[in-house]
Amino acid sequence: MPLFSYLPYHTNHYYQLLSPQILDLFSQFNVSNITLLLHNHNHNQTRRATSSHSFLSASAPFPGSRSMVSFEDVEGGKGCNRSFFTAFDPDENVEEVYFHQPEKKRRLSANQVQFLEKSFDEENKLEPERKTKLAKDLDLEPRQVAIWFQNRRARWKTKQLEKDYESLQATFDILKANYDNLLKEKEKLQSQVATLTEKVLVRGRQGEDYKEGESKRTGFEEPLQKPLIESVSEGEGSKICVGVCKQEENSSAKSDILDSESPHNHVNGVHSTMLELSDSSYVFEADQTDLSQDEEDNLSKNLFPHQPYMFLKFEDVNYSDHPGSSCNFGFMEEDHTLWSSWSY
DNA sequence: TTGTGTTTTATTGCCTCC
DNA sequence: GGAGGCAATAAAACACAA
Repeated sequence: MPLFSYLPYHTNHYYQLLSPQILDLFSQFNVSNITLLLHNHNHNQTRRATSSHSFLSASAPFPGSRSMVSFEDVEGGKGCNRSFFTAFDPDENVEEVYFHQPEKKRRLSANQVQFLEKSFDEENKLEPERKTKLAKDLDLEPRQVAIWFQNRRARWKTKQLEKDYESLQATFDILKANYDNLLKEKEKLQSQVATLTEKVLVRGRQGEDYKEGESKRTGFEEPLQKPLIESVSEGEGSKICVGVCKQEENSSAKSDILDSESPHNHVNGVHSTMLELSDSSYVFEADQTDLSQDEEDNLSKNLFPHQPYMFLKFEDVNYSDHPGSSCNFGFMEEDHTLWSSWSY
């Protein structure tokens, strides 16, 4: 009954084996009852042998039934730190002491690595036939080739994960920048809305005073003829869009203003065409093809102050990407109430 | 030379497939 | 149950600064 039927090929176990405690343990037994079986070869069966001893007779590195450890230095290294252990030859019933040197882990040569890399590039999985051939060509154990491919796949996976992470990070950065820009734009527009609202209220109050004064003076009530909004302060480098909209009599501004999906917008009863002022600005020009002569006359007469038109300026509103699409000039849906407040 | 961090080679345990 | 893959890990080999 073997005390140790298997000790794995692992340097750490060599150290354990050679420790004084282990040797003491040996001395406590009749050495002839100990069969020490170690198998030092880079072979897959080594680890499988943990539960199977069949490999011992079949693939022992030395002839005969003697079980022993080969601590051959693959580098042909000089002897140092020599260590020993005992083994039992069941045939000769002789205990022997072997002096050996732990095998050093050797690195593959540059040529071997280059060859393996090339093979890995072709196919990162290793079929048995290819493994055998590579091992033969490179003078390696098939197990070593398999391990090299396994470790190489692990490295490749790590690199791939890093690449994926960098790619996702770049995408995130772009999206974040876009989001921040939109946020700033929104704040700017909100500020403009506030300014416009304030001006509307002021003009509304002035209009009331004006109407009161006129009715006192003439005895008639006339509609307010001054432009409701003439200008809005322009920031540096801002892009300006001027809208000229005819105020149709008895019409009230609706929230569907400028809602047409065509560049030809029907603005308060007047068909308008968007003229590109710059790459990002448009002006509404009356599309007179749909107008009667009277309407054209009215339009030409009533373009400027004291006529029922509104001049609107919008800053930093870039619709160049969607020139023909529905456009509310920066006002959110809920802001359409503002338009209603401009009718008079 | 030595300490320390990184890379490479190899082991181990677990899992899946046939 | 054997073969092979993978993740985690150990340990040797290597690189490099102090």
